[in-house]
Formats: sequence, C-alpha cells, structure tokens
Amino acid sequence: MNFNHLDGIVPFDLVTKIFELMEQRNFPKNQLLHEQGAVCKEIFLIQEGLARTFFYKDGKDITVHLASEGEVITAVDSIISLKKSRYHVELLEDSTVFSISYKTLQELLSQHPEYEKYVRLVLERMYTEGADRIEEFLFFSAKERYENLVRTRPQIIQRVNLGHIASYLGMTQETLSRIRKSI
Amino acid sequence: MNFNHLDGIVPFDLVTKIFELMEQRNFPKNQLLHEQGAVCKEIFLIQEGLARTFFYKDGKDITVHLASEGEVITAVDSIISLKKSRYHVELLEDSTVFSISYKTLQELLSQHPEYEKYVRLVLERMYTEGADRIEEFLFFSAKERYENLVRTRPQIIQRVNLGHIASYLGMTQETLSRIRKSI
DNA sequence: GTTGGCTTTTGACAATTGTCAAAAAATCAA
DNA sequence: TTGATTTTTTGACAATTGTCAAAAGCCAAC
Repeated sequence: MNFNHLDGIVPFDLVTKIFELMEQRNFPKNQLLHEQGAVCKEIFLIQEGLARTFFYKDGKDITVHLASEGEVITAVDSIISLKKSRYHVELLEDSTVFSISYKTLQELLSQHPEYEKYVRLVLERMYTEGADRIEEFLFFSAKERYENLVRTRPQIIQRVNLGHIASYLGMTQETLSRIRKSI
Repeated sequence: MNFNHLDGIVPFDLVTKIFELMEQRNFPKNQLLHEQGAVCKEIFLIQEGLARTFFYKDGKDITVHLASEGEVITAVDSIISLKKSRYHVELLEDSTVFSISYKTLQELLSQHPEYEKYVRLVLERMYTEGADRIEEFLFFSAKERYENLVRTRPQIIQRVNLGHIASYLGMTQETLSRIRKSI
C-alpha cells in the first residue's frame, strides 16, 4: 500500500506505531464517515476506495475534497478547532479505511515527541498542496483547471461522477460537461 | 506587538528564543524580500508594514498572498521544497520585518524538539486558513469574496491598491472597481 | 428484456466576468 | 503649484460560465 501523505517522510517505526493504533474497517458506498453539525474526532486513511468531503450551499451539493487510496481525509474545519463541522465525509465506493482519533494521535505524540517532526513535515506538505489548489483558482480558467486535474489525478476522473468533479473544481456540472466535449 | 500566527499557541519562552535568532531590519516600500527563480531560505515576520507574494502569469501581475503586522510571509512554494520559487516577495509599504532562515529554525527545533509541537500547531492553523481560502473560491462569487475580505481584513482594503486586491481575489481590477461601486 | 433511478448531455438564454482603450482621479516629486 | 506618474473608473463589447428545463444515456434490479 502506498500512503502518499506519508511516503518518503515518515520513518517505518512511526508508520507501524500509528497503524497499531488504527482501526481497520469496511464500509459500503455512500456511508457517511462523519456528519455535518458534529465535532469531527477522527482522521481517516483510505486503504481501498474513495471518499469526499462535501456540504450544501444554497441547496447545492459542493465537494470540497477528494481522497483515494493512500490519502487522508477528515473534516478539517472541525478536527483541530473542535468546532462543529460544516462538512459531511462520505464514501463514494465500497471502501476499507483506517481510522484514528485525533486525541489518540495527540497522545502518541505526547508520549513520543520525537515523532512531532514527522507530523510537522506531513503538515508542511499538506499546506503546500493547499497553496497549489488556491493558485489553481487564481491563475486558471475552468477548462484549465479540469485539464490540470486530468493530468495530476487521472484516477479521480474515472471514478468520481461529473457533478462532484465539477463542484470540486468550482464550476457547474453543465459547464464541465461542455468543457469535456470541447477537448 | 501582536503576532497573529503565534498568539495563543506558542509559549512565551519559545517566542523569546525565536526572536533572539531573528534579525530585525527596515526596508523601503517596493523592496523585494525574495526574488522569483531563487530558492527561498528565509521566513519573514512583519512587525510594521505590509508585504505580498506575487508573480507574473501571461504578463499579468498576480498577488498570491498578503501579510500585514504580526503575520508571516515567505515563498511557500520554495522554502520547504528547496525548489526555485515562482514568487516574488515584495513590500508594499516602508516596513520593519524580522527574518529567520528556515535552516536556523530547523536547528532550533533539533536542539529543542519540545518546540516541535508549537510549530505543528502553527502549521495546523495555517493549513486551516488555506482550506478556508479554497472554500472562498468554491462557494462565493467575485462580489461575495470582496465582501468577505472587507469583513475579515478591513485594514488590507485601506492599504493595498485595487489591482493587487483584485488579483488576490481572483478577478480583474475592472471587475473589482465595478463591484465596489455597486455596494 | 423492461423498468426506474441516476448521471450526463444538450439547448436556449441570462448573468457574470474579462478585454481593451480611454478618461478621470489621486498621488508624488520637483 | 505643477507636471508626471500611478491608480481607479468608465464604456463598449466579447467570452466565459451559470440557470433552468428537457432529452438522452447508462446501469442495476426485477
């Protein structure tokens, strides 16, 4: 298994320790891993399958984040702040996920502060990825954003329905359908 | 002085230690703190003044980030990865900034790993802020993005020229001028 | 195979935002 | 104060993207 967010950063013994603390579970497609309005306590690592965070804005369903094998997903607006989350976290396929509570992770770090460094490095990487996504919106048209996604995450295109991809890219489904036809 | 990115998170002794390692310098308006194409080695903390990161896309000058008193600014696409940066970092006013090299900061953390936790907390906050900015683009129109900025960072509106604010919000200067008139 | 539900495409039209050029306003330095 | 420079506004028009409604396509369950 390849955990994009950890690979090349986190030493094997920490990966092992974290995995010992994680629970492996199977869920069917459409299962909610977390619901809007609740405080999110868990971080999910996708072993097999696909998940998204989304919420409703003016009745429209908007996908905020997509995670596939080896990627991490949680309600970022809640897990750290402990505020009620605006997001749902939903599986888009039958999936196998590992989960760990943020509290457990923090306890691990208290007991083994030598691991803090690696969490920092993972966060640095996540922050950089977020900065890149902001740039997408600053510099690229709807069509360019789609082309960039096709290039960087082709597996997403195959497996996620058009409506979710469109809202993830900040456009309507109709626009994405037309963009796709025009290429 | 109020350092938004640190306040309420970082204990006083660490703030003190970091400040001991930082160099305080004054620069005039328009000074570049970092140039595109170079690897960025330093992180800047604005004590007094205003800075932005920006770059050229198809000849147009696009502002990626804005930082005022108490905020941190650097070339995020380079400082961690050590890749050549796409960004310039520029002062928009005569400013007093503290600077510390990323290397020095890492050395401090090696010697005092008990501080790693606080850097992690700062990064978590920065990551969350980034996630909020992505949401801005997913959920809000040009007009709403401007109104949100007026609400959350009114001092920016007063001090930064329209063109920079417009590109920071992902729109043209003409559009922002018209939005402003319509409110 | 047929049915029913979900997803994607299409059409007609509207709203938003961008482009280019020029005028007006504000700022700054001599 | 004045002239030069920069910033902001305006106008006319074009391109992009959104909205709403309906049709077409797809797929799984019966």
